[in-house]
Amino acid sequence: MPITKTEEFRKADVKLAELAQALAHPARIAILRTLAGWCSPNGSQCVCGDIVEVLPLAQATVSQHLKKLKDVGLIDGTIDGPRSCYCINWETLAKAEAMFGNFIGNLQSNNKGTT
Amino acid sequence: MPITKTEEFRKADVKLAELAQALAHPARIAILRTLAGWCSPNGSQCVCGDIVEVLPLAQATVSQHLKKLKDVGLIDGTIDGPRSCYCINWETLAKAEAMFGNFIGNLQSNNKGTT
DNA sequence: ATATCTTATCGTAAAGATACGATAAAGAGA
DNA sequence: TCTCTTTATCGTATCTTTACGATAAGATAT
Repeated sequence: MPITKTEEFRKADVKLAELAQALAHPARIAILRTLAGWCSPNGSQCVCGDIVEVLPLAQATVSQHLKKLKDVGLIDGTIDGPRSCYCINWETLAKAEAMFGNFIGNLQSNNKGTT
Repeated sequence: MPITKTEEFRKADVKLAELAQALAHPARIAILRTLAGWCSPNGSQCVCGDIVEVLPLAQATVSQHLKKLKDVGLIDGTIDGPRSCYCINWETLAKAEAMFGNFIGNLQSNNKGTT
């Protein structure tokens, strides 16, 4: 028995749901906030294992959360010697904001439009 | 062993994650879209079991999805005789949009602000 | 080469999510 | 009253998520 029937839904709906899923854990929200206050235009290094220190989670768990954010493209990762540095992908983030905003906007205008 | 340590995160982060979780399934996205195009200012009845006909899911499953949306306050339900009618809670939806927008906006301004 | 540090991945355990059939409860209609 | 309709809930199966310890892989330093 199938657990999710994503094939039967609109592509845009699936995409939006995937994005929402990526944000559906406080740790990942916190990771994004941490990265935003860290890796910056001035060239200061992106965080790597420092994220682990900020979160109340084990290193392995944080690594999993980072992977999930990376999989949807919300963050990028680069290797710097023995450590990994992560940065927010501002482009994807802006796209996510637009998607979400458009979705709600359409809900509202569709509603007003009904006769 | 704990599955989620939500107690250890910021309240706002947990709240945003809960909202995202509610949107993290294409069926629930589709439900919101359906409701928006249906229950309207002109007094036309909100949808009830018609949602089941729109979705590729069994009645019991749709009921579960509706419950999840209701639990976070994104929709309201009223009983009309033998059937249940659901409507979007526009207030909560607007709040959700604001929360999400503020979150991303803060990420961006925090980033610019770093020296 | 050896030891050390950092991080991703593996293995595992438990809770949650998703899906459905069956059933119960409650109103409407015969 | 009895039946039919409608929907929520129960029971159940299965996949996913979350979490952690242990380990592997890669770079650096001694």
